[in-house]
Amino acid sequence: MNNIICIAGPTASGKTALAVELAKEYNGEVVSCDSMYVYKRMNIGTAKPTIEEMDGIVHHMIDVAEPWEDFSVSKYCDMAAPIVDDIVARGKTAIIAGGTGLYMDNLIRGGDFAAFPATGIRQQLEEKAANVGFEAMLEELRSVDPDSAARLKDQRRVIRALEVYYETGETITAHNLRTQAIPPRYSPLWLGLDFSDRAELYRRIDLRVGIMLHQGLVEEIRDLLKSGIPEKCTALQAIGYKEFVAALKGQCTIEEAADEVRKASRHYAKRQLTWFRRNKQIHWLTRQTGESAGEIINRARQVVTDFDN
RNA sequence: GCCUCUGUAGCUCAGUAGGUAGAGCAGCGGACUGAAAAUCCGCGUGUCGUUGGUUCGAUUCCGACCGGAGGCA
Repeated sequence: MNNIICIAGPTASGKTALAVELAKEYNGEVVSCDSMYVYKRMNIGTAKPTIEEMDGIVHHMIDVAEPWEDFSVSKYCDMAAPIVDDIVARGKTAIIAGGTGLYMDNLIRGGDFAAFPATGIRQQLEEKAANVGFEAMLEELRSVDPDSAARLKDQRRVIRALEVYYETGETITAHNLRTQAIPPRYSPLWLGLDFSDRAELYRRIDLRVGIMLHQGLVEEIRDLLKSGIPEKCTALQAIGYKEFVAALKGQCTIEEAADEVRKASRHYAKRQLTWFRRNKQIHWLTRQTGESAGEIINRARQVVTDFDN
């Protein structure tokens, strides 16, 4: 029996339900791998599983940060890896489920991240970028790390690459090569959820947004703002939050915001699929039109069984 | 019934002083290693409403017809 199972897939594809079913079947605990489930008091808009949905299964990495905190991949891995180790040590199955590909890949791969000391270099680079512009920053990177300069095309990553170099003396290219050479820390069974008809996924997303509103998403956001959370913090950049924050400020109507949320969620689902498609270890459970959730769970069981033999 | 405007990509619309057309959004593909629900890159053929006419050539000009909007009666 493989003791670690990863469940990947886009938003609204049914990861939560599948994780719980497999946990029941294989004596498992769920380790959430979702960059927004970590925040407390953000429940409706993140579609965080409810107590009922968890159905008695232990879930980890949910509600582990305050919404105003700066969370990150490395924090996630630092917290989640010991939990996975512990689950396995207790003879149970760790079911890592979620849609944040960056977090999931790094949790599985292990290895460290380039240093990120609070020396203020990042801030300096950001200020500089605001003054001299993207091209100049790219030129600066080109002079120290031509490989990443040729590869990167957005400012955020160019700044990060420069930061790593100035902080550590090692280029991010060298760092990546070095860390990718070490063998992954886990060898999970990978499952992926997708739909043969993309439109069906989008319909589920649309439906889910409507349900969120019905459940009181706007109230949830109002409470978050009332508690003094700065509206530009990372947590409130989440889809389903930033749009309604704008509506609450009178910049658009609730209906317009809801349309934006549906649109942003579709785009997001697409990006998730792009990320996960690259992972050739994933056993895709592609749901055909008319196929039920139960049938997908049966197919997942089959994959797990085949994998063990 | 008459008059005016209008019909171009899935949607909203540009445009061609006649040489078969292009933006935004949607959609699709991709990147990604300490913000990732973030950030960034790439992809535009469609009976130019239908049908006659003029023309070497019509989506473009003219007529008729069929939709749509408004106005007058």
